[in-house]
Amino acid sequence: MPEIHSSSSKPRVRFAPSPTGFLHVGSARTFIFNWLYARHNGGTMILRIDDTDVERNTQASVDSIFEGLKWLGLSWDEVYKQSERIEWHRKTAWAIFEKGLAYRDFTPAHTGDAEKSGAQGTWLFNPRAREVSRAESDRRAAAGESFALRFRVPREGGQMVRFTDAVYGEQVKAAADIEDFALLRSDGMPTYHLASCADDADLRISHIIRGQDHLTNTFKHVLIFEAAGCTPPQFAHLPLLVAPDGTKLSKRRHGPVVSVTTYRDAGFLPEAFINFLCLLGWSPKNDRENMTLQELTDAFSLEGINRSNAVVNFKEPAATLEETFDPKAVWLNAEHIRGLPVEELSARLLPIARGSGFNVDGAKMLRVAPLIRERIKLLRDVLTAADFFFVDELPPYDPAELVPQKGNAAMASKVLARAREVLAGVEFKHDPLDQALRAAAQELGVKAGQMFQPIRVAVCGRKNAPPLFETLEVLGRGTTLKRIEQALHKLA
RNA sequence: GGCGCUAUCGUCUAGGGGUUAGGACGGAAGAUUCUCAAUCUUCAAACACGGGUUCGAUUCCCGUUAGCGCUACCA
Repeated sequence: MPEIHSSSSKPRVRFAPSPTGFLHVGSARTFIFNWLYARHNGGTMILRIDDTDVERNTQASVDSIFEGLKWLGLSWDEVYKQSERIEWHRKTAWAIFEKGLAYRDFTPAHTGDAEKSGAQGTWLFNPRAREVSRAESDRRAAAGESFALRFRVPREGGQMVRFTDAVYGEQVKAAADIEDFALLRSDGMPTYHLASCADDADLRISHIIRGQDHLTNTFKHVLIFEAAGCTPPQFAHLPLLVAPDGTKLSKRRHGPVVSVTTYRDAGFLPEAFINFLCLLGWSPKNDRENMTLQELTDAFSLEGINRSNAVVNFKEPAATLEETFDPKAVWLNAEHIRGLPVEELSARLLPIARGSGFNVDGAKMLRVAPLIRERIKLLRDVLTAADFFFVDELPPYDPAELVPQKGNAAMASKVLARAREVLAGVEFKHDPLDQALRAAAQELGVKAGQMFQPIRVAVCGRKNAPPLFETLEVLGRGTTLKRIEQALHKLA
């Protein structure tokens, strides 16, 4: 007899999003933790679309979830859709009913959000519905009366429901405090609780790793597993991700920051984004922060998961793209960018620059990438950090920028005029440029900085730019001379 | 309201009966430098509150407070 949940067997975990919106960062983290657990232990990662709520599910949402997961680049081994497994859910529900552990409730469904306030309107069970005899229940059902199927939660004898959570420890709750929750709706569709448990059992899920918002639901799930004659899987609940104001992240309140695609579009590297999310609610406990996927996989364990909610520290009214995100996420992204080989960075930058209308090819980007690698935090920064490499004509800039520190317009003109002569003859390589320009500065009696600044502004159109000689090398003699000429005109 | 969970610098966190309570981001200052970055150094910054237990609690227990979650024929 093979033991299904023997400790030696490989874990089977699942990520079960419900397609009612885009892929949320919280969901993404849940997916990542499941994935890490599966890969760390050589287990199986299952993707299950929990689409039993026909009212709210949309194909657009399914598409956007796949889009987000695709960007993350983490694979899964099996996929299921709950809407294709409804017969199994019903079968499970009726088996529970046949054991006397569920009953038909003929009370009409609550119309709307009367109980939204939460304060009152709660009921644990309805004795009138619960105590209808089986014979009468069968008769009314046969007569076509509609009903929901409810779980008959044991309320006598002070029975306790318990389970051990890998993160939150021993959990105990009085069965009497659990309401008679629904298994089947009056339209015959399974509820989340039923469908989820029936599938977890059937798919032989060994570990359920999900958000802490399900911690108290787990008591109901334990009841279902037991009623269905199954051993409940292991549970591990994750602390929630919250906004700076402490409230749960939501699209309505917090906008696009909660969508995975926002990070993608802003120029996050998926590996950096994953790294960031892992550090929210989990710690390797050795002060490591900048980690590769492999390092995360090796280090991951359920023991490292925290119990308190983590704040995603973004600014509510963000002035810049960068401010939209948690500073740590941005820093981590910059770290990952710096760690990328130039070829790879270049390949990731190219489509962004081209997509924005710049005329660049791979060869050019390969030369530009090392110059901006330490100066960009988001891939999109290539547009503002390297634009002058890609355009024919520099956008207009203030000629006053050409004036060096402790200098004046006359000095700028003098420097530029001399640079034009020097650069016409020197070889466009770092060392010769360095030597020639420094010699020119000495000749002119100006400091090196006073020599370089006017040239930098002339060729880049701004003061802040990559190192001058490397920049000139990439720009080439033609462009350099042309831009110096234009600068001289501005000064005149 | 009921039930449950949580509480270390602004944020993410390490730690744990006796520590100068550690790291990181962000902030400040400095070094370096052709600007900007990167890099390096330094600084400021925390155990929610009240009771216990104990020779000694930030750590263990209880309570308070606060936050969050669940309390749907949503998931």
